[in-house]
Amino acid sequence: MAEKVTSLQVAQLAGVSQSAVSRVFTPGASVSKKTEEKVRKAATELGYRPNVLARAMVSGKSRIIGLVVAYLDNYFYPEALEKLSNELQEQGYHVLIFMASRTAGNIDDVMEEILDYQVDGVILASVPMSSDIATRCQQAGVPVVLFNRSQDIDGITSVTSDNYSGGRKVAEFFIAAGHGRIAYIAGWQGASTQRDREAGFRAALGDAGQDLYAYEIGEFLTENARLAARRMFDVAPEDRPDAVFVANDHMALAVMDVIRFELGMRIPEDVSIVGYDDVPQAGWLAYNLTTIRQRANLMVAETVDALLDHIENPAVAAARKVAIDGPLIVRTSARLPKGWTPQRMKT
Amino acid sequence: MAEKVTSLQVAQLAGVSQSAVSRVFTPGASVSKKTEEKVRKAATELGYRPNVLARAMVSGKSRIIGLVVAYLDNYFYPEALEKLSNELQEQGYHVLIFMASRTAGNIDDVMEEILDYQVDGVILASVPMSSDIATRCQQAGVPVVLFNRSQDIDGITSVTSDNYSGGRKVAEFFIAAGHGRIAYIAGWQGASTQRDREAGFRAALGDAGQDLYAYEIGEFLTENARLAARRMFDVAPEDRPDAVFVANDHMALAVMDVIRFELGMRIPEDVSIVGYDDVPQAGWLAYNLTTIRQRANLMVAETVDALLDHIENPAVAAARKVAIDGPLIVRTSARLPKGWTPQRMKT
DNA sequence: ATGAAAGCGCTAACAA
DNA sequence: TTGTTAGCGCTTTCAT
Repeated sequence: MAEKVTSLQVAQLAGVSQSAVSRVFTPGASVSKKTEEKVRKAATELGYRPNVLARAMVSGKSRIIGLVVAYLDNYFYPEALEKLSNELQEQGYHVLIFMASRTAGNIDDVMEEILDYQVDGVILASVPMSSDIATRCQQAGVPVVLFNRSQDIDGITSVTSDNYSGGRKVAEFFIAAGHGRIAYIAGWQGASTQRDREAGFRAALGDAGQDLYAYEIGEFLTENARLAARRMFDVAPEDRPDAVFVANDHMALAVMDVIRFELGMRIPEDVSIVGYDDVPQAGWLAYNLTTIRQRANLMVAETVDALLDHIENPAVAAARKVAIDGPLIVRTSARLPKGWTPQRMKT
Repeated sequence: MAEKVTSLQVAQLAGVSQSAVSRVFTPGASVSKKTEEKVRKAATELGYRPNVLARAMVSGKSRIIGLVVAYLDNYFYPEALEKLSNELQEQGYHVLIFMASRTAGNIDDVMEEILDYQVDGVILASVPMSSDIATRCQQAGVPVVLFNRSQDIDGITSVTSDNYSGGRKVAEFFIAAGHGRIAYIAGWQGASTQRDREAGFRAALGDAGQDLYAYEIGEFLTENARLAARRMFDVAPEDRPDAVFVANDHMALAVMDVIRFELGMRIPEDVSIVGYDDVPQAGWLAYNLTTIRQRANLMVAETVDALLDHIENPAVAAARKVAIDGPLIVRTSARLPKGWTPQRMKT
């Protein structure tokens, strides 16, 4: 079991000062070719690598990003997490992960723990903003960006899809297809994503002179989505909605199960279903769910870009509110307006 | 933006020495009630929290666990990741995550980076062991445990499900149901999970006097699984397999899509499909996949337990090879043997 | 029980 | 370009 090897040991072996070793491992420091050579040789011989923690202490930069994630069971998040982690790794940062889920206690405690690690920045992915954690970070001087959540408070950077516009698109699509009993199954009311999707949806419905035909709340939880669907369809067959916008795919897939396998209805012949996110499962042929795509790649890129901007230019960097437009991916879970054809399916 | 507050500042405000402050925040140190009170008061007033990194430097314990994960698109992993992270958080550790995916370069580089953070331990989740990373950690004196992978090398702790026994169960189930043309779609050959599942499956088939009727390789990738399925069924209808064991659910679900929607065959009337893992999607009614359950909770508990054991008793702790038996979850994607009934489905 | 002092492994002035 | 020196914020002897 090799013992921990320090820069001092390398220095001694190489016959130089300890700071010379430090310089060799500091990009852009001034070292002569000769010294560099000697040091590198000694370093590899001993298997030396700089201690990131020690470096962090003195430099004040840990190159650690705290990532707080609420749910991993909505399949949008594993995808996003993977991309975030990869992108940050490429930039020389690493991700310290914090689950803000059920088991973990108070989110505020989690935040304190994060800050204890002297993270250079924090990404909050779909974290309920009940108590304003983000503000707490700002106070500590740690840059934050909200991923897939927005906040009315100014001065906080957030990256989302354009949920309002997405909601509108779904309503317009339903109306173009001639639907007349259009319903909505909502996500968790505390989420800006939920509120914006609903607002856009209702607005476009209103523009067409329609009103919401039925409304239930699923809270972004599959089980509650099932219950919501059962309540919504527990009426005489002719009084059932003929089109339902479900606030995310995660719920929409569960709703499709209820409709097809419990109620024995056909999709889209009896009822059209549209979701939101375009998670991989939405493209699975047994569901083939029409949905609004959240462009995860773009969202991640914007998130990382904004965060690094704040880290590197603490004074200058202005808060951004990014909302990325996403296309309606037309599959077969919703009736097509005249003249539309399903887009090529991801195989 | 509150500046960083140090133990020294707290000490001054409280009128005690800096070490007194340290003691207050060190569980089990000897401090008088009075001092503790004064210190805590000053600390909350200033919003002081100990700097974990500084503590790590002097104590040599970072309370960081490096977690290397390969795929997050196999839904077994997000689940496991969430549980691992939660459990470790409860034990006062935090997870530094490393994606060993396609984009990230060499895994060995990733390992070096991990060790640079002076992690107290490492969990390798489904990481290809091509170059023996685990050994590399051992050398550095960092405890490792392999999650959902095993290694023949002694002295390395691993936690898996009992893949061999799982493979056997599937074969026995097919045979009990009277299948006579039994096929297998394999995962990535470098994975011990794949090899063990196949070995158990073949062995039980052999015990019943049968041989594998068809064999293709899907490498644990959905796209390759689809190709494998197409190749496997590209024969005269009467020559097609009547039962297929697919090495994990992730692939099995894709295979079901090919069989039902491309080939127009019925499941389980024309062909039985069984998977492995019991990911959440396997229970979705549009698939309702019969599968071997990996007991994620148990696997995680064992993993954390073993890792902490190694961390806390570096000398004593013996390497463990844990293989957790998992039940066959009988749903409707495979023909039932006489007298069997489907188990209650997770709703 | 408490304070003083040493030092974890490193970077960053400052001299030379 | 290089070495010397002073810390980063904390824990931990060692005295008292």
